[in-house]
Amino acid sequence: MGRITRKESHAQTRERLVETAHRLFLRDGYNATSLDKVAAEAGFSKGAVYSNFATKHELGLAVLDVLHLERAMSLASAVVGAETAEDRIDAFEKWADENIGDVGWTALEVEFATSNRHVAGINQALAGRRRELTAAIADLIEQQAADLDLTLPLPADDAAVQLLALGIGLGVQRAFDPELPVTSLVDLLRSFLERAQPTTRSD
Amino acid sequence: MGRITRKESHAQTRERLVETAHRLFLRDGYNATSLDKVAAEAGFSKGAVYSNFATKHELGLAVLDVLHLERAMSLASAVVGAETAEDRIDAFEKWADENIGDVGWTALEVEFATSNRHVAGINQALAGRRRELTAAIADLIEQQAADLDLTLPLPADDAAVQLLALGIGLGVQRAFDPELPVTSLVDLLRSFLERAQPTTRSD
DNA sequence: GTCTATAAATCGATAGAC
DNA sequence: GTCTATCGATTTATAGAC
Repeated sequence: MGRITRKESHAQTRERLVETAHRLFLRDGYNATSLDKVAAEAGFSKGAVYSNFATKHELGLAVLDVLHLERAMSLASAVVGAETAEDRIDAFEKWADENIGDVGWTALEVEFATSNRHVAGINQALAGRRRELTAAIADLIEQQAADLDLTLPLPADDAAVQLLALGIGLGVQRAFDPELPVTSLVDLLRSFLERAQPTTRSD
Repeated sequence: MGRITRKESHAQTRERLVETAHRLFLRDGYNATSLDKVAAEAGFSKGAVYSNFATKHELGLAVLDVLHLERAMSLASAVVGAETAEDRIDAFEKWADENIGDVGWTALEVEFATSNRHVAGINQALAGRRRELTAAIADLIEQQAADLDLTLPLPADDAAVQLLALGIGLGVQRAFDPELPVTSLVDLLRSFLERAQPTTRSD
């Protein structure tokens, strides 16, 4: 029972490969990182990679899932603990300043998406992840609006699309021009709040 | 005098190579298109390519310049001829609907930028083009605002950054999920107008 | 200035040993 | 399940003929 089964060992190798690919893809890019480098850096050989992933694209998608989870957790933890709307915006500004462009995950996601946009099957996988991400952001927005008793000037879904697209656009441009500030992301959020109406509640 | 000089012939082949690369890059992507294909499709051999461009990146940058020029001209021609603010927004909506994502030049630009974000020298070239593009959009915004006697709720530079980043973000996502609408681009523009103040002029 | 031929290197993926 | 060895295909870039 206490011993490490074959399945557990397999899962450990897989996790370690994903971690290494995650680091190398962020550092050097997806196209510039070969599976040989990933395997060697993780302490395995290329055969171990193909034992866990059918193609390089599969490994790439697994890394994207990790990135999405990281983002969702860091954003959620950044917003909690703030009371007023201004405090939440400040928290969001701090998160955006530390996360958009600097780390480079936006560039990685976009490099993967655009480089493989004509590869069969990849489109659907990316489209599904995009919708999940947009829905999660919309949920967060609705939750925040309800918490602050505010009625937003536009549907939460539309607000989520705008915020995500603006974040992607900024992250992409900051990947090669870090001087571009991320303040416009906060400006957009603030414009939502300025045009929001207070909600009258029955309780 | 009337004959074709060597310099003119050289310029012709260069132009033809850029045109072909422009088409193939848009169709198949930058990384997936080899210089061999470009040369063959243009009716030349690979030697002609390297006689006109030192590296593949140089050809890529030349194509980006064509894309930028196309965008600027099509957007400018779409906005002229409209009188009221609403007409201009309608014209912009029509332009955005036809240009963002469908053609795929956003995906191409972003693929090139992210794939070569760690290549020495490319960053500066891309950063320069980004600033030129942002400045051109800001000029267009200022011109439109002055024409309509409006004072925008934010500096034209900031508005340009927001519009460009939102357009990039939408174009990237539409490259693999065409169901995503581009209406948020018009929504953002409309929100600028709604918060704009009429300008009192002295003449 | 363009073409042909080839160099030189890399990478994704596979086959068989262990 | 992982490793070693290798295939096969492709690529950028170069060298020399014309």
